Amino acid sequence: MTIDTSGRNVPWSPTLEEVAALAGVSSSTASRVINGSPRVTEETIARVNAAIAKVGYVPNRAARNLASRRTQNVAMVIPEQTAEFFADPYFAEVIQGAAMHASSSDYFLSLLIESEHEPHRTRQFLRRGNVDGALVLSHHSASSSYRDLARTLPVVFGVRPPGEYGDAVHVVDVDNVAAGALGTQHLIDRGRRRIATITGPLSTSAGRDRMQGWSDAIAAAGLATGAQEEGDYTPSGGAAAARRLLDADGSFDAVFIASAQMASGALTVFNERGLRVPVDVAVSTVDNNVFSTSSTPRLTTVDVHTSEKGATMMATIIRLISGEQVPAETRVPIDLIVRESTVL
Amino acid sequence: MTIDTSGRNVPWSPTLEEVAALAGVSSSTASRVINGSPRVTEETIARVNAAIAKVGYVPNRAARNLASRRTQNVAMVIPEQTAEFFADPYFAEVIQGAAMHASSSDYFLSLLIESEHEPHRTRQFLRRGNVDGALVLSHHSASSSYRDLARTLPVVFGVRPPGEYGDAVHVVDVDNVAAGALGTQHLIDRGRRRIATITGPLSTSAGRDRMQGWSDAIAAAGLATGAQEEGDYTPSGGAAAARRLLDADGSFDAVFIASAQMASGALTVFNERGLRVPVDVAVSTVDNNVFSTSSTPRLTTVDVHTSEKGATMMATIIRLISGEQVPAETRVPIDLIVRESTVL
DNA sequence: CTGAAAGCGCTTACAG
DNA sequence: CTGAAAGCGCTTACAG
Repeated sequence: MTIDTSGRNVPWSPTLEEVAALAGVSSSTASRVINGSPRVTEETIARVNAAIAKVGYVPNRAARNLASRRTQNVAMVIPEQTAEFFADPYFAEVIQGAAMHASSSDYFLSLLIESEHEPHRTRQFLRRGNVDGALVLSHHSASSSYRDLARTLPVVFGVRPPGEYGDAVHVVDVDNVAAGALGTQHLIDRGRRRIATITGPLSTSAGRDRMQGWSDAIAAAGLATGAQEEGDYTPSGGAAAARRLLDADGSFDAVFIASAQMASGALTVFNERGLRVPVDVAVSTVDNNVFSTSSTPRLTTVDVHTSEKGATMMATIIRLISGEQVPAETRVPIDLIVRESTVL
Repeated sequence: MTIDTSGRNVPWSPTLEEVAALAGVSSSTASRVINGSPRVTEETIARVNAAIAKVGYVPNRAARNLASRRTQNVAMVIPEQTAEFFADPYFAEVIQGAAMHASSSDYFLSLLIESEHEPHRTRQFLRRGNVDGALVLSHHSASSSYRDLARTLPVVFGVRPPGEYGDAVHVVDVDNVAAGALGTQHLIDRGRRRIATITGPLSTSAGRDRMQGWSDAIAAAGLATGAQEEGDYTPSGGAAAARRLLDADGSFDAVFIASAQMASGALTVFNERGLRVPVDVAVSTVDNNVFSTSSTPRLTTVDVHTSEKGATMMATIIRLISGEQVPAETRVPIDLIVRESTVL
């Protein structure tokens, strides 16, 4: 092995000075070219770029960070609700989208797990200049403590934090009311008239908003409000809610289920009880992932473009870090994908 | 907003010099205390630590990195097979484990997505001193190109890369042969005699090893080799393999399925064909995640402690970076979890 | 055990 | 448009 056992990396890399010498300019000028300063001659730019290409120069990140007082680091803050968090492909997709975008930019995306015992430590870490910005992903109100952080550090939320705030908070999210309405309207369009719902946790804004969309669509169609049961975004939670729905009433011909994971659990219950999907009960849901494509039947769903959401969060924080004006709210588009759970 | 629109973070933070002044020592000595140098008086240590606590000092990472020529950054390299990669909770769990460990250490875990078009760019990036080490997660032979990287940068593999190599390659993984044997032996212990298998992709070592374990256990018990079909770790791939298994023969009373995702697809098929699990067919699998706990029936499985694997990878790379001697191979423990798919 | 000094490799006012 | 110079905040031989 040629790994330096002192523990330091010693990758050979030319320095800015060498590049500058080769190009016949000062390192100040070479630096300007690298950082895209406007006031440099075309010719100088060409000479420096040629030198860079020739020696394969790559700037030293630490030196650059120290001099410029930036870190080129963005943290994705993740709550430590271990199991629940990563069992849901939703979060993995957001992270993936953000990581993809980071890889094509000049930024690093670091994963920061927030300890439940010392959440204060995480915020302190963020405030101490370790990162240029933070992406906050949390369904719960813990994120409210990040509103304060947003006053001293660029922060982008993946979920609208609870409470009051002005333009100081930047959010990237889908319109969950619209998502709920879209999934429900499709059931109405397929001729269903008694439409129940299995909601997400009503302690979350996404849970409440999707339910609102369901209820809005039903009201707009002049139908009677259907039954509702609350789930927790897991398959077993969806199964339990489906059982309660059937035990309480059972006179519905369709269900809008607020997540594909819950829908997969509900399908199991409908199957156990001898209900045919979509003949007896049509099912529409939200999330286009393995749970909606691997179920039997496959699920009609509102695609909320989760990976794109992650990419947009990253793009937004970069703009914020650069000092650009960014709208307080960015909407990720939604689409309906029709499959066998509503149409044979 | 008090965000500096120049784009720079200006978090107030005391400097080392201020800490040193407060403690009545030089910044050299303060630095030694912070870095745990052995040759400092107990009393000096106490004074410096008191000063640190008093002003809430946190070292500037960039300065430290520049001076010490380290980055405190570890990259998790992820292949860009987008959908497939993140649909599998396995990967998310590994990442989570690594991120947890990083958060409790002094290191950052960055996610680096390797572009399919320019994999060379990723390796170049890694070689140029942007990180102190890399964690490579790939089921496929693309990882072979990282064997070269491992000669100049500490690298830990989550899967044994193909080909020949000596101690220059560090791997953290479960013993997949043992995992296959454990899952299969349990079926034998439950009195099953005709045991089929649905394997992972045989292009991967994990796929081949788990199959080997299945075959070893059967041979050791003096039973006849059962039928086998290859899957791709997805539910639909598992379902397709189950269909082929039933169509070809169907005379098995148990199946060892190499992943819980595939098992969930297979259960659907058994159900369609009117086979009762575990009465007609007992099923054991690998991975203790939502796919094994949310299925009907719930799945007996070999827990391969995936999150712990991620944490161990991170711990290992840190030791490697520190210049410690680390065994070429670290085994993650496995356990059998018995559920209703093999026992009523 | 401790300090003065040099240096890590860049960026950025300040002049010109 | 370009260069000389200072400085970012640490670490680390080198002396003592």
